[in-house]
Amino acid sequence: MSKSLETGVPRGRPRSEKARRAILRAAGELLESVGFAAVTVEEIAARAGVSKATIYRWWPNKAAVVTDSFLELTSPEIGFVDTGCAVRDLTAQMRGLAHVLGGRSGRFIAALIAESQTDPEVAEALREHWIAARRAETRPLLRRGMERGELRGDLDLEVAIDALFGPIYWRMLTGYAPLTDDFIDRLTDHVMAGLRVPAGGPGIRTNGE
Amino acid sequence: MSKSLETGVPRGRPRSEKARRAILRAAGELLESVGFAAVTVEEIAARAGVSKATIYRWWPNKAAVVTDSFLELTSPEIGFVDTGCAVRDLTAQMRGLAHVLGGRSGRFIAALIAESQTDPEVAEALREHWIAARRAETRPLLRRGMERGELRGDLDLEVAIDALFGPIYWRMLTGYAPLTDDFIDRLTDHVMAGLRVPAGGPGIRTNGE
Amino acid sequence: MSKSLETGVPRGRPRSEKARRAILRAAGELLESVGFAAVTVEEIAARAGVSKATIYRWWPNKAAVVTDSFLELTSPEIGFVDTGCAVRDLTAQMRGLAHVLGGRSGRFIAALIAESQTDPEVAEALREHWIAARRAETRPLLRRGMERGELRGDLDLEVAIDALFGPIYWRMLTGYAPLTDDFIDRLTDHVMAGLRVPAGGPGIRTNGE
Amino acid sequence: MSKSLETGVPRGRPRSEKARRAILRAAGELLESVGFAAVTVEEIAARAGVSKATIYRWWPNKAAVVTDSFLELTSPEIGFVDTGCAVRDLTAQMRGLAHVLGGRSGRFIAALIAESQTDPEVAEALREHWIAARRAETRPLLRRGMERGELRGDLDLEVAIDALFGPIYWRMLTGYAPLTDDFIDRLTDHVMAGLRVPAGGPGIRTNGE
DNA sequence: GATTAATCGAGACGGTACGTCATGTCTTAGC
DNA sequence: GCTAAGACATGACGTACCGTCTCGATTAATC
Repeated sequence: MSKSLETGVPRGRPRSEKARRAILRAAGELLESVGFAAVTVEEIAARAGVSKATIYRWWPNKAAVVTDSFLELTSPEIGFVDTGCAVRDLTAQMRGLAHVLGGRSGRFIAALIAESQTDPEVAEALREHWIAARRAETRPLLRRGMERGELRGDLDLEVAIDALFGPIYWRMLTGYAPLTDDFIDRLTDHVMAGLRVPAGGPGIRTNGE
Repeated sequence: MSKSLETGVPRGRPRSEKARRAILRAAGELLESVGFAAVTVEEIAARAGVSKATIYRWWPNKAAVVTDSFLELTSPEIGFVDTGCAVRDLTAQMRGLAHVLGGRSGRFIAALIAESQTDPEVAEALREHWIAARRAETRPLLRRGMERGELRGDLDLEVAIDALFGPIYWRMLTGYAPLTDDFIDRLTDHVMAGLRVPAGGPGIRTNGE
Repeated sequence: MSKSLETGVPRGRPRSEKARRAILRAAGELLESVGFAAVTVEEIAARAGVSKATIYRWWPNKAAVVTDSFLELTSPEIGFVDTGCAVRDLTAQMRGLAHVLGGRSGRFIAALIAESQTDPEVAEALREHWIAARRAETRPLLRRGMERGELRGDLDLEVAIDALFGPIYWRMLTGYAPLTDDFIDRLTDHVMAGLRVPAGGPGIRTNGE
Repeated sequence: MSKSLETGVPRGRPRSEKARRAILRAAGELLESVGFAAVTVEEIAARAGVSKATIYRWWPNKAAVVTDSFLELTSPEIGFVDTGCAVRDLTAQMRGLAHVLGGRSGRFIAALIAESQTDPEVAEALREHWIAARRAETRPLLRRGMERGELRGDLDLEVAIDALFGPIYWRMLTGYAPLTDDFIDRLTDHVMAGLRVPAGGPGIRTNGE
């Protein structure tokens, strides 16, 4: 998001890496403590011991700094695991996400999603660096499940990911109900098994309840 | 000191209903065209041919006006239908929502969700007047499906609703992928049937494990 | 210099006379104490207990406020007198000016002259409200002197005024030499010896040296 | 630490005379075209194809560069002439000055006078290099006139110079009236009539007193 | 019909943050 | 040791909204 002139040989005084880091750290702290709307470039500059001009030299506006700050601070978070059971692995991943969203990153992401409704660059950054990354972590699990025969062979991976993770983000954003482990478990259960009475084997449930 | 002493009969010039409507309409138009952050009370007043004081006399701040504007303009519910098939009815409802979210109300709701991340009153209004209303429309469908044996008898209604509708909102908010009818159909299919290979039916797992 | 819409009936909250005066007083104090270049709108606002917006609502920029401040504070200053002797009256007026220029108004006027080199509006205000006013005070004295036969009958009033007062301003601006009473006296003497009808009767010096 | 240790042989890359000239030329052009206040070091550097650091290495601030630029470009003195008539010579000199002040140097000098109200160094440079030089050109003319008996023997040279030239600068600075040749002639006439030994022609005061 | 009281429009007010700009200092690499 | 390039801290600029506040003018219901 920050500028880069790509001019072969760099001329002049090089950009201060120290300042850059101080700015991103300050922006992150502020976002966390007061929320996006209340973050101020003036305050970021003050906290980072940096001039406003330096911030505006490298980022076009507040949203860009804050977004960069987020991307900088949230890289390798939710790991893979392979317990041999896709459902268990997916549940673990979903719990992991719910946990992250419940913590400091949650406020961060909620704020960015909010901002992304107005600012296309934030939206793009969010999609590219957060959403795409998370989805990329889930696809292998689903594929593995399909290969092993745990999951339906005709799955649409993207739709499946939406079905599993969409509800989690939705709850975070609306606060309609809490993001408890119990919720995650029920969600996994419902989506994995399906809401419908299984079409499956004749005789199994044909006789009603 | 209170605006209305509740003495039965109001005295003085009554509130201008015309002004009220003009304000809400102007707020709605603005929100739609420029997004929440860019809406200004000054502009609402100008468009509505109304003074700022009149706005602030009746609403505490920008968010309240815009929220009211939304509530005023989104009474028309997405009706029920009962075709006898719960899945079909739910799909219809989901398609209906997707259609609404794709239109002007979509921008409206997205803006309010964004604002609600910061403003608890907007969050509350949104939950109460939009989210609760939508969920209330879905519950009977699910119950009917359970009673008829189309849907699992042990459904957690709230989780089911999240599973069905959460992904739709999530896509709208992130723009990760479009809200097409095809997506709705696949989503319904995946959630209704479940992602997992059914425990039941013979033949499906012919190769054993 | 400040705005005036001249819209017959005034609407809305009337301009705060108190704020206006506080601004002009603050601007004047500042100009006096730190000089034009160091005057800051921010500081004027702070001193006057007024918001910057209020200043910019009524004046287009710093120069305008300071100029207005000057005009406000320097109206009726150097009086007329008629002692019966034009030379004496003019000398008194010149001493008066020299005295004023040596005091707080001197810094003020020097600053405005400086600013007027760049800002045409300041130049105009200065010409209209200071220079024209001063010249208007001198013309009657010169005319009186002409009528009484103390001064040459073919005087060009404007040139005479320039000849008498130009050197005073010039010394103030360059600081080349001090504005003492002695200087004024010598200046009057030198210039008057020419403005005055020559004492020399015919024959007095006709024969040269 | 001092820039030149005076150790006889200078070490390192010598100062670029080309850069120096380019800077002064650029400064002069800028001052002329936009006025002192609008001149920026940044722009000087850009025009001169020079870095800001180079400017600040050799001049303490903007005023110094501009002043130097002026001094560099205004060496060509306004020569003397001796026609045998002091009045004629002085008039020629005054016309010469008026002409100079009406041209590019006029803007230059006006800008420096303006700046000198705030910056003592500019004031000093102006006095030393411009004002003193001009006065030095006039004194011999006045002395010659006194010796020849054209001018009063008791002249105060400094006051006389102020009386002759002060009005010219004053008109230039205020723009109260134009610096025409006609003005110069009338000014000379008015002031000379007093500086000069009265011709005391017969008939002038025919009516006696 | 006059009085009363709350509304309305207009728009000025103190504040706060914005994003821009110029200053004068500094840091680097290259000549 | 000088140079060009350009990043840096500082601090004022002028703008835009915020939410509050006076005004004089409306507008009904009550007297």
